[in-house]
This record gives sequence, C-alpha cells and structure tokens, in this order.
Amino acid sequence: MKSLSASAAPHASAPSCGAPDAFSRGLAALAHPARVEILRYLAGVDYCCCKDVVQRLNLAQSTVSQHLKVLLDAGLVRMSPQGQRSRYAVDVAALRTLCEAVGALATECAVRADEQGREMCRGDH
Amino acid sequence: MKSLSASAAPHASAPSCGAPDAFSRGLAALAHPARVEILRYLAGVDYCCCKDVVQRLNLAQSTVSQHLKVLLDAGLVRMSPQGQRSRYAVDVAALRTLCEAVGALATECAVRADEQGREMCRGDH
DNA sequence: ATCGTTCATCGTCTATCGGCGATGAACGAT
DNA sequence: ATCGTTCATCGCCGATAGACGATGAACGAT
Repeated sequence: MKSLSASAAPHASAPSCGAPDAFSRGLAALAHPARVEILRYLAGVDYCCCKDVVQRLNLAQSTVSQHLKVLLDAGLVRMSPQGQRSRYAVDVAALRTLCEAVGALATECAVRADEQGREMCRGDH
Repeated sequence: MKSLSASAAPHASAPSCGAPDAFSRGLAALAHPARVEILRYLAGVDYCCCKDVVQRLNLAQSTVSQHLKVLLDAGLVRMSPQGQRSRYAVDVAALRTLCEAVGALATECAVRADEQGREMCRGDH
C-alpha cells in the first residue's frame, strides 16, 4: 500500500498522474545540463559518435553513453549504428513537439488564470 | 534567463554537474505528472491552498507540500502566506519564459542542424 | 588471426527523488 | 486558554539518477 511509485494509488487512481509519459520523459531528459549540451553539440556537427561527445564534455564514456540513452529513450535523438560507431542526430521534430507541448501547457494555464484572475484577491472563500 | 548553456563542470569527479540553473530546475519541476497537474489545477481556481490540492490529487499532505515547494523553488508558482493557509498561484510569466527557453533551444538546434544538414553525407547519406 | 578502436552494458557507489506518517508552529474560532 | 485546522518540516524508506571503472562485443585494419 505504500509502494505506489507509479502504479497503484492508495485509494483510487490518481487523476492523470502516475504514468511516465512522453512529456515527462522529454522534459526530464532536458533537465540536465550535460544532456542539453549534448543536444546542442549534436545539432552543430554533421555526424557525431559517442567519442566526440566524450571529448567535448569531459565525462566518462559510460556516462555519456548513458546520457545518450536517456535522450534516445525520450525520442529527442536518433541513432543509427554505423560500423563500429554510432551516428547520433538530433530529432528536431521531436524537440519541436516537446516545445509545443510546453507551450500548450503554458497557454492553458495562462488562459485559465486569466478567466478568473481578477477575483484572486478576495481573501476568503 | 537566457543562460541556457550548461556550464559542464570541467572536472569529472564532481558528483553532479554543479550547475542546477533555472532552466534545469524549471524543466525538472515540470517533469512530474503530479506537478503538472498541480499547475493546471492552480491555474483553474482563483484561490488555492495546499488542502485543496491534497483533495484533488489524492496524495498525502506532506507530499503535496513537497511538490509545491519544488514548483516554488523553480519559480513556477508564487506563494503568499495568508492566515493559516498559503495562497498558491501560478506564475504565468515564468512559465512562459521557460517555454520560450525551450523554444530557443529547439530553434537553435534546428538552425544548426539545417546549416549543415544537407552536407552531412561524409561517405554515405 | 590479431590488434586497436568504439560503444553498450554491468556492477558499484553516493546523492537525490518521491512517497508516507508524525510533529510542531501559526492562526482562527470557541 | 483551549481546540481545530492548515501547513511546513523532519525522519524514514525504497527506488532512481548520475557518476565512475571494468568488461566484452562488434568492427576495421593489419
């Protein structure tokens, strides 16, 4: 009953909460400076193997590989094995989609807040 | 808050990257379904105390308080103590700013990828 | 066949996250 | 003064993230 974490809610299923959706995974992937740096680096080079990122970021190769895997799972980069290397490339469309999702959330919040923003200062309920 | 660049601590022995900037904190705050739900709920009501969110989300009060604190630290919500309650409200401007930061990252990646996307054929396409 | 390179994965470690209950402070009402 | 309510914080716990080194597979070159 205590171990819910993402599956079993104590009482009833939580409202739209509890699933690691694409939105959450995408944002979580972006919520790390190293991964943002990887993305920007990937966009700036024509082809990119893991080694290049390692030299760029001054991190261990295994660490970089992990970060790339996170970005891959989030759908923000694509990978095509090429010989003994791995060609990584930014999925610009996915990045845009994620950006639009954030924008949609911001817009929704703005609209809903504006709909009744004037009476926010009543002080009672 | 235009500093998107991850400073990428040069030394690898550091446990973390050492630069939890506003961008990372904001995205990390959004990267949890419960917190997104809190944001949307906050935007939809004129007045909101912690208790309301607790009933809404079916989470323990302490858990909700933690989530609110995360959102607060990320600057996405504002809080004003009001009597024994705490009035929480979405900071729409901050949300927009964060959204624009994501957009800037997406645009930068798109531009840089487009600048040489056509000539990325070094050997094969 | 052998070697060097590249990369993904495994194991380990520490720090943090995310959940909870319990506690105490602050405040309004009785 | 006392009680009830609300909230933030603490301690605890399991799970995850993020770092590393080591290992082995895949591949090109010798």
